[in-house]
Amino acid sequence: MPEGPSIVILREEAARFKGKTIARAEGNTRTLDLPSLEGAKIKAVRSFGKQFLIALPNTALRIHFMLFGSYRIDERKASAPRLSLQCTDGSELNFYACSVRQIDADLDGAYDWRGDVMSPDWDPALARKKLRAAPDLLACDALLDQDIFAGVGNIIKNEVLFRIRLHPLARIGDLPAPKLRQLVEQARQYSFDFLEWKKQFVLKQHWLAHTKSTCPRCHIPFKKGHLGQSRRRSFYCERCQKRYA
DNA sequence: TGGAATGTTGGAAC
DNA sequence: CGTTCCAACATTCC
Repeated sequence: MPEGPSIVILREEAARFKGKTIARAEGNTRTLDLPSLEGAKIKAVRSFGKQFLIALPNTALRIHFMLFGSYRIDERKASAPRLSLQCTDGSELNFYACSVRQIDADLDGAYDWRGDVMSPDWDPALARKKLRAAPDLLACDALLDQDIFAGVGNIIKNEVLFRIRLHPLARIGDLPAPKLRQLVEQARQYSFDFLEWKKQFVLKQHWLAHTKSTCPRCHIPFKKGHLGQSRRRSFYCERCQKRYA
């Protein structure tokens, strides 16, 4: 659910809610004044990185699914929704176990879409510039940095590092320019591969590194560790993923 | 079945 | 006051 491509799928599934009017807003969210949403017309359904955005006339709703969040469209789960938006035509958007926030209605002022790996506005040169400004950052932390690669999560991190043969503990400042360029290119490319595979329900079978125990190139055991500042799981091959140090 | 995980926030501690 | 660390949140799967 949580990584950028999954949010793009949600955005596509929810696109038909644009123009609908909220008849009733319910849920156990404590960060929203639900009655004030009733009568509002959905102006747009957008996404930024791992965030799902619903633009309303005077405000916008930001849904972040964290680790456990989920959603249902025109269906309900057994558990209580964090937020349920029921439209005048009977269709509904239901969100569970997620973080909900109301934000500035001017989404284009609030977000810089050049930093979203899934966005048509993605700017690889800007990402390279941000990376060059952080030479001490480790590759595993760089990919998870939402200010550089909004939408990239831990699965994409592990797969990109394996794909470009880069060690998770490689220091950004040590990377040769072509490797830095490849890191930025593949952060986006893998995210789109992820999107297609997820749509076809074949994402997991394409994982080469994430949760794997053996390197498919070298056939030696993967190293595992909670690396970098993020302490997120890394699966990597000491033989074919280089550190450049 | 207990523990860990596709993640982020906010407050304590230093 | 800035930085870092850690608990909290809450669901599913192995």
